[in-house]
Amino acid sequence: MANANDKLTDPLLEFPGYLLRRASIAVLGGLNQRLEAFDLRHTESSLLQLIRANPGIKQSDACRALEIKRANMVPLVAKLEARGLISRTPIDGRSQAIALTKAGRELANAAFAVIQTFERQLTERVPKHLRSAIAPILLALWRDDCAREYPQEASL
Amino acid sequence: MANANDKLTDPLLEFPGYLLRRASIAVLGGLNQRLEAFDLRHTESSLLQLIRANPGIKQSDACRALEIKRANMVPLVAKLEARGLISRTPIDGRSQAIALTKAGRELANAAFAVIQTFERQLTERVPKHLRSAIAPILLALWRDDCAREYPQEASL
DNA sequence: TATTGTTATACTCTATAACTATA
DNA sequence: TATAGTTATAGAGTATAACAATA
Repeated sequence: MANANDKLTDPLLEFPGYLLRRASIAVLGGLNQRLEAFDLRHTESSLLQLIRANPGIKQSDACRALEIKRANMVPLVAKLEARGLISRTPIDGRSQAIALTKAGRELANAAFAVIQTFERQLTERVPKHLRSAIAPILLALWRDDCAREYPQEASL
Repeated sequence: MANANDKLTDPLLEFPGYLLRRASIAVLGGLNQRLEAFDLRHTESSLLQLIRANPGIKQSDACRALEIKRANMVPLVAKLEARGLISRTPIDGRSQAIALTKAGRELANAAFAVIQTFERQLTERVPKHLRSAIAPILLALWRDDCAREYPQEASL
């Protein structure tokens, strides 16, 4: 049962970007597993949680917050609406306010508890003295990249 | 130009798992941008770098190292072979040894330099005193999850 | 003129099942 | 009997272009 992998040198393990990707895939997998109980994918779940915290949010604002393209938000919202989890109300002629239905609120509340537990366990995997560094590091890797890819516009 | 986003509360930002995902997407995007110069995607690039460090690696061992399913490795290898970047040599009746061609080595070397620069810049985004925590944190988030999803087998 | 929502479409990456051939 | 490579296929997530209606 000896494995030829023993001899492998993996230069990618030196790269934080690669570790970031592998960690993200592993963690997302674990989260999706737990969300199966609600028949939710992590993307659907994140939208539900955003609406839960911001009842009546505009669809376009949800797009910006989650960095999901308008075109991709359409089937996402349609699916949750078809399941009776969210409702849409016209704000004006073009904008829609999204809110949770009663069923959606119950599901989102239950999912939130599961997510909280999951995220707590995630944090606990990291040695205690490093935990306070998790968020600052991830924010630095994320946000600074955004700033580079989306250069500041004069109007902002 | 005031943005309604100002009022948004995003509960997801409290979750390390969500920050991990967003950071990963942003960083992968930046890497893919730089790899466009070589007409490579980050997955193709990671395979090339693995082969570069392990000439003659078996296709199945590459699958394990990169955690890519056998079935998904096939078109990946085929594409790089069609581009003349890698060559395959039968080891026995079923295994294939993969190595870089001359063109593949040149491309992989050039890409490696770009990746190194990218990863260095990535690290530099993180405040100095937190940099030593990057790898330990990401490894803890990644590997411990693996251990849970792939429980230890008796033979290992 | 810029924004919102929408449709259609394509690409990347991943996942599973089933098959052949070999160790 | 387990492994290596393959084929076919499906799904999630993301990307762009184009359009109508509205602010």
